[in-house]
Amino acid sequence: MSSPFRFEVLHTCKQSGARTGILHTPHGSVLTPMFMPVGTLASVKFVSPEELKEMGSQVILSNTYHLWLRPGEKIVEKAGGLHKFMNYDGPILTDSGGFQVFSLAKTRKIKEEGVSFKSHLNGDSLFLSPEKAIEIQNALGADIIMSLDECPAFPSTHAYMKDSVDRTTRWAKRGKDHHKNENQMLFGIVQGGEYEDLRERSAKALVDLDFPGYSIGGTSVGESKETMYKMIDYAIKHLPLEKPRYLMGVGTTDAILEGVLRGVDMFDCVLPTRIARHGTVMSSHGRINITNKKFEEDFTALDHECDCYTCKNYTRAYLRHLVKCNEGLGMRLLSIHNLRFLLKLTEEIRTAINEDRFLDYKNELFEKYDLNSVDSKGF
RNA sequence: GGGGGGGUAGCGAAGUGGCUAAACGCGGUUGACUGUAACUCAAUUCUCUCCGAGUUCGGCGGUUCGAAUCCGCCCCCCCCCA
Repeated sequence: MSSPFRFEVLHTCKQSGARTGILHTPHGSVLTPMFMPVGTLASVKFVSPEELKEMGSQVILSNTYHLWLRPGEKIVEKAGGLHKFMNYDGPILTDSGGFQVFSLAKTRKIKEEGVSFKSHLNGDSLFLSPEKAIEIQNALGADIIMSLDECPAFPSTHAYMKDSVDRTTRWAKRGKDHHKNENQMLFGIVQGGEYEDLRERSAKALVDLDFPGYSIGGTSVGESKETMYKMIDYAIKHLPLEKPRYLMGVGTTDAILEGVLRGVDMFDCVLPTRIARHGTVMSSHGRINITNKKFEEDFTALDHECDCYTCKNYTRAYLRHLVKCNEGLGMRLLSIHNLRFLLKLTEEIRTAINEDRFLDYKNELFEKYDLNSVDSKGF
């Protein structure tokens, strides 16, 4: 009996070397490159699973640390697993909680055995080990799960990063040894910061452990775009072509295009949904803040080139009004738009790759959005 | 008619002689947000400007070196009793 998972590279763009692929999971097959909406607490804020499917979303992310604390993985298990719990029958990916090691850094202590945390909810002392992270994810039941890693701050010294990378590798091995459920695909996470030798060291060590897929972590933590692109280059050239690559936490238009060019298959990011709740719209002409006064009497669609539910039915003036009044519907409609914007982007990327014109497509977008003038911020 | 309370920046509301162009909240404007402690956070919000200057705390007039703060008169609002 072979694994329910299989990744195939479908086409490699003759013009750019970027690739399309298909990843088969027990909950369906998904096309890459793809963008995965983030639903940390088993919910993409303000958007239902049905709506996500309808807009072309293929995989939903959720989070081990957060579900561990609330409602607790046992509850999710009793519910029949994450899919049943959240009423979503498509593929789910859970992050290991490694990012929380970074984002909740004030209250953590990293040791060889694992990470001591203080709960951000009530201050409880918690301990997360690589094995525990796997156990929780086994109970949650996502299709794709992550090794517990350390996501070091940027910048970190070479010496610190080397220790960290080696520990993350040891954690990856421990997690892999502990993982018994073959209906879940466990990824290793490449770290190493901006150091080429450490990215290589990390990637090679993880490849030796033979994971079915590889993540690139430690990006979008304050480094420049150029540095991030180098981090991808340093890592990806040591990863096997036949395995999926997942660039964690990256979700601006320009970075997705650059990542795809470098061979990345999967992206996720809270950015589209978070900035939507705060009034920022990703559009075919760049980011706009819908709360700006200039939209007060703008009765046109958010983005004329968008085919999303929001753009088909609502005006900028109305959306501005909703967001300014703190209406949930406003956050919802902008979230739907921003997600569809990135999902549509990845659809177009796949088409362009399959037609061997990804480079042209990418250049057209960069020109259209004038990304060069705003690349410090990204799109 | 009698008694009481009050009028502070767009709104609400502190402040009761100098450290006050005036706390704080709301509203307004702008910005940030990248494996979500995030319906969050930051800046700005009398006028003109580059430091800086000029007008303010119902109105007018006083006291004082100095007043939103003390005194006098006037205007307006609210509550209670007749």
